[in-house]
Amino acid sequence: MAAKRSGAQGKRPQRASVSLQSAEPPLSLERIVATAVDLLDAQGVDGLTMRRLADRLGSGAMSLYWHVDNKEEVFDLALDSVLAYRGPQQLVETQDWRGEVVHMLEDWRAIMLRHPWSASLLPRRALGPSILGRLELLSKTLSRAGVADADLNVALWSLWNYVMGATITRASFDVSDDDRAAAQQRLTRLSERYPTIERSRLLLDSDWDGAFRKGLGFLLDGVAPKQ
Amino acid sequence: MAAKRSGAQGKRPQRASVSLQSAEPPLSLERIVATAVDLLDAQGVDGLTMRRLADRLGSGAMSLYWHVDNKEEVFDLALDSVLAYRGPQQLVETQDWRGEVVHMLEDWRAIMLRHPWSASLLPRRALGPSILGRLELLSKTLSRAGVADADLNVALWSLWNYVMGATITRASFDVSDDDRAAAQQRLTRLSERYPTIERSRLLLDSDWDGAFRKGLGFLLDGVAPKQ
DNA sequence: ACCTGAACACCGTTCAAGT
DNA sequence: ACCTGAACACCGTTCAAGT
Repeated sequence: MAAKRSGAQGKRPQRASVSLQSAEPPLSLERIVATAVDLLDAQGVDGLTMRRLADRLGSGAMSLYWHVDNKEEVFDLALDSVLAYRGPQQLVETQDWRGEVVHMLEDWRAIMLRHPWSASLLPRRALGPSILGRLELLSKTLSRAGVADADLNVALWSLWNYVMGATITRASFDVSDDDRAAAQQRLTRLSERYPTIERSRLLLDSDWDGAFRKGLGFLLDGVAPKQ
Repeated sequence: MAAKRSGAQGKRPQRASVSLQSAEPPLSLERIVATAVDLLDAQGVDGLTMRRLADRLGSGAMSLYWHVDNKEEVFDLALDSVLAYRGPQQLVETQDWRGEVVHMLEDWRAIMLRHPWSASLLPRRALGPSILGRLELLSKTLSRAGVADADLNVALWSLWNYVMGATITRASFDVSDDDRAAAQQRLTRLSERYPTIERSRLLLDSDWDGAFRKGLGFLLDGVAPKQ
């Protein structure tokens, strides 16, 4: 009936038998968050359920609520844990601000694509420390590159918008690869109505990485301080 | 207990009494979709429930399933109905391709902001006729402006990404206006960690429309055919 | 301090049945 | 052809209770 779980144990974790090697470590915020990320990676946003999460942790469903206020908080914490920036925290003194910015944004995008649920979650929720850290670093880099204070927010939001849009789109298209082919088929059938995008095979053109870099380049041309 | 419904009738629509003026028109796809849009506008994505939708339509919950396969289809139809393009379908012959593109994209964005649930829904679902029509028109305009076929997809996806990112972000920030102020407050308290974005008051800078237009300008500079 | 089960008020959807 | 209620297998969360 339910989707079969190919994994280890059955429905009821065998906690009654004490001394076997199944002794689960005690619940903790860290374990909860880490397991939530695993579950999200495996099952997507809709797959994360308080009951399922508790199951994976070998605990009762309600035990979670001692560590966490509600499901929203689980999402916030999982998101922030995934977005943590593992690059150099202070800036290396470099002349190549463009290279740095591209690197930061590609890293950000790559991480979100590795956890395809994360991108679409990010805009709806409060900005956690991880993402604020990334924005701060980006902002500092642009500022040092000579972008005027008055232009900083426009630059930052433009880049943010572009990265988020690209990543959300890419992540969803990834999920529905067949759908995409089917859509292009349907499109071909309707080629009198949509001749231009049919001809360019818009829905099948899959050099996402190249397109991302190129569009980002355009944006950086505009953002660059005019000397 | 439940959120109070300030509207007209109570829980059970009075369909037993026949000849009163409450005679609901029969169910139809159009009525279902239109009511779904209303409900989404009023309550957001999570507010759309098959049961609530049926309630608004004065029908039993299961009646919907004769007209519609499942809830997903309701989302698809509501989205496509909202995104319908009401501008001139064939191109006016004009020299000002930039103006046309800006107009199309601002119209697209404005419509999504008028239905704040729509933007975040769009990337996940199959592209319906409305959005394909918009892409076709945009593509045709760029093509006529002289963008080479080989560059068309990159241009289209760059613009798409930017518009989607900007609109999704804007729509979510709109919802949580207080949260945003709270976030900026929290940020001020942490100003040693995030000095740059604190100083620029990134989270409070609300000239969204101006920022959108400016970033779009950057992108169009890059997309423009080099003569 | 930490964990639990029963219970409540919801969901989407199947199915067999009504007109 | 169109609509319905009962029922199933789920949800998130409250609460009173256990250790």
